[in-house]
Amino acid sequence: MNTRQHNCKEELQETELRATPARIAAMRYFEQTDKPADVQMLKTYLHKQKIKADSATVFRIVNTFTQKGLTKQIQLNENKFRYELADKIDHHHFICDNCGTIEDISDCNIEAIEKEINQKKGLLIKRHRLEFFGLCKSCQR
Amino acid sequence: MNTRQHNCKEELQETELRATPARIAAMRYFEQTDKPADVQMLKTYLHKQKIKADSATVFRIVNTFTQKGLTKQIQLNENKFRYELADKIDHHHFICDNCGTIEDISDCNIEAIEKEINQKKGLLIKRHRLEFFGLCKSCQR
DNA sequence: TTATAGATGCAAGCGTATTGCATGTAGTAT
DNA sequence: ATACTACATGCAATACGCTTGCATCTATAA
Ligand SMILES: [Mn+2]
Ligand SMILES: [Mn+2]
Ligand SMILES: [Zn+2]
Ligand SMILES: [Zn+2]
Repeated sequence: MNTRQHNCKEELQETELRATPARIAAMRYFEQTDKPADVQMLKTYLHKQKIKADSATVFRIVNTFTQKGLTKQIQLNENKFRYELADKIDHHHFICDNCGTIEDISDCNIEAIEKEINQKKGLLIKRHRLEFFGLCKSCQR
Repeated sequence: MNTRQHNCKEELQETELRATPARIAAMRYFEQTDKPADVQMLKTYLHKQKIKADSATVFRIVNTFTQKGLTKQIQLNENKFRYELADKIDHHHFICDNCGTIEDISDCNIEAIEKEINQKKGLLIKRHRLEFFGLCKSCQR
């Protein structure tokens, strides 16, 4: 058992979730990448790790993780959800129209905008979602 | 034929789309509200207008409208798409966690953020999506 | 009025996501 | 180490959003 896996197991136990092979591997997947994964991607990864999890199980895993606050569910203009670790600092995504690559975007000062909206309209803003679309560096050539 | 309907018909003809009853009524729907509609809502509205359009037809209508630039497709963290008029000035949405009401949000200075991202990361940003979630004025009580 | 490109209805089908139930297993008590 | 039990999983059925093929219908223009 490597360190990373050990960390994953601990993290699961802290949330009162049983550390099953599929869940441990799923956690490891999320910790190894900054690309939000959909259920199919996660299932494929598990399969490569010799863990044959049913799609229903993978859906249950991401729903449970999200409900426990381990991951968060995001939407990138597709008819499916993606998931990524929730413990990252608040950030957004850039998606390339051409190659589909996803890049994290941090340090957007949305709080200022939210404060302004609250003052103008009286809305209590708790969360936001912001995505950018366009061409990545290599696809601009 | 009232003025509004007449406008809708003209708008359709300008885009080389045939002005069928379902399309005219759909245009009228979009012009009468600022709440983004999903296919089911649109279908229900048409039905109330004595126009019984099949779901497939409504899906085709919103796809065609969007393709012709009359409407735009948006996603509000649901596993379905919504549609609204495209000719409004660029704006975003606030969705109440409690009652689901949707409010338009304008005058967000995202361009400044986009310019900063372009300079820092070299990404060419063409569009963005921004939604806020929280509690509307009446649900805060 | 007729001809025809295009729109619709219907049914089949696809992909994502959920759920009920029987079985399997992680965590715990013995 | 063993047995127990609550929880997790596999499997199949199901729901739902959305698309598509094809026959039929119709808005538009000749
Ligand atoms: Mn990310
Ligand atoms: Mn709007
Ligand atoms: Zn690219
Ligand atoms: Zn509300």
